[in-house]
Amino acid sequence: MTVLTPALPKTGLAPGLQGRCAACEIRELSVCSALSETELARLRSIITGYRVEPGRTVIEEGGPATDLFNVVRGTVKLYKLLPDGRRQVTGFLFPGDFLGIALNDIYAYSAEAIEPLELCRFPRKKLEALLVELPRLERRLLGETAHELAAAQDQMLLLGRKTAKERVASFLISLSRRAIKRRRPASPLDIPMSRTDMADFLGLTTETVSRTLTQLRNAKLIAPHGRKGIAILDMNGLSALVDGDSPAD
Amino acid sequence: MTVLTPALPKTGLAPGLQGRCAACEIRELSVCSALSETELARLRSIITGYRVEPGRTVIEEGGPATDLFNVVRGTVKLYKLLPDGRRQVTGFLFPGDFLGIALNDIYAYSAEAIEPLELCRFPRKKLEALLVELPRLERRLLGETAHELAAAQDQMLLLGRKTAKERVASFLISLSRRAIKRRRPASPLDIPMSRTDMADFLGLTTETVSRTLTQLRNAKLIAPHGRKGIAILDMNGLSALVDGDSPAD
DNA sequence: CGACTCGTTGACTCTCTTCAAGGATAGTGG
DNA sequence: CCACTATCCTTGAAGAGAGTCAACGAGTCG
Repeated sequence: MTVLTPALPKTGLAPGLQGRCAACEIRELSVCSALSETELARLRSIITGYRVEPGRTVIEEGGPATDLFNVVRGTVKLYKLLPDGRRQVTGFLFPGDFLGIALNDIYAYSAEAIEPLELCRFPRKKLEALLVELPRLERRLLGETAHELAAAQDQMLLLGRKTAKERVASFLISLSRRAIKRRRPASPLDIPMSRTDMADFLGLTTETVSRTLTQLRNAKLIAPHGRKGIAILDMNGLSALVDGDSPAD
Repeated sequence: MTVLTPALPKTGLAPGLQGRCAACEIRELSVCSALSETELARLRSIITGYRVEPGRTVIEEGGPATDLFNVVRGTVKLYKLLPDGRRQVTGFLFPGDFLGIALNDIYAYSAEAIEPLELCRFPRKKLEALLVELPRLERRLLGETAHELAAAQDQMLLLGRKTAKERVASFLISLSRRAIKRRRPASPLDIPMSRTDMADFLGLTTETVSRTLTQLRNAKLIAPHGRKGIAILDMNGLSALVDGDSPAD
């Protein structure tokens, strides 16, 4: 289990991002969209760039919550562990998403890079001090947290009451929706995470996820697309599986 | 399915609570604790009291998010439904807890009174206007939301990865912790919710909940206490069943 | 090339659900 | 005060959906 990745270069911002929020690709997706140019300048002053290799830990459950992050590039999985190793992935983060909101001064979950990751890092103390000056940022942070809460509640419904097929279908639809948000095509979906990650997110096993995807493929609802991609052939059919309608085996 | 309980008296604050936040029993538990006397006066000006009978709906999923509430007395269950009626209870609220944080202008879940309920109601528009003047209140709201998010993540771990016995034990321990917070005894627990509510919260069936409680009783970990109460005979034993259950509360 | 990881598939198992019935408690009305 | 009913809780037996265990193919990397 890797600790706060001290081995990684905390060097500086990614090239093309160095102190240039104005040119930031995901700016309008992120908390930064709440700010004017001048406010952004204040925020920029406390930001450092951060890169994390796939498989490395960004933050660790139980560790001191020293920083908050904005995902600029790559994918992150958030998860919690039971002592015996059982894992629950509580979410996946994509560019524009916010990471590190903590209750006390302790992170409540771990975060690990799935793809090569670029982050904007905000030292927590400095950011909190800045919040006093930037009420719009604080409001946006509240909105971001409320959004995560809503997603968590949807996931509770999924984990508590949906069948395996409904879970997998819900997941694909959710990925599709988030792709659209990031101005990516809704259909040839990138699936950056492993079957294990998907299973740990959906409360299933890798075998069940695999079998269920096969079912959906046989039902002509989806099709493999390249190495790690999935094409959605019938979005209506997929949605029907989730809306609690009578399932077509 | 009841709508915003128009039949109920929106008359005024409960006796002994009429415009008297200073004497409010749950003040130090609630968002109000973030405020000084003078700030509280501002807040009080927008509050109206609200009472709801058991079984009646306070807010409804998909309905316009016009108000926020503070629970003064009683118990609330929050839940989401699937079209075919499957239900997931996403949480229970006790005195001091906050209700109604919404993302858009739409409630993301329903809330129903389990016990006779007393609420402080804040019109959303007015409260938002007030937030500008009361940054400490906004901060507290953010904290409250982050707290709910942490609880939701714990619940995801429970729903996705814990066994029936672990779920029930976790639930009892959680109830016990929250009782302590409200300065109530940790052991003879009040269980205001039905088996159905517990089951819908834990992602189980009433039968499984019942059987599991019987197991715990046979193992001398718990004992029935009065009509709807449960005494925890062996907290360590219970905790051992769920070791790795994160505190959160 | 051989070792490794990852994903898929098959056969069997098991936990929890489903279906069914009985018991306890409270509220109602005669 | 006592049926009578309705609701909730408990218990039992049988069944199903997902898990476990195991094997194999495909891609990857040293």
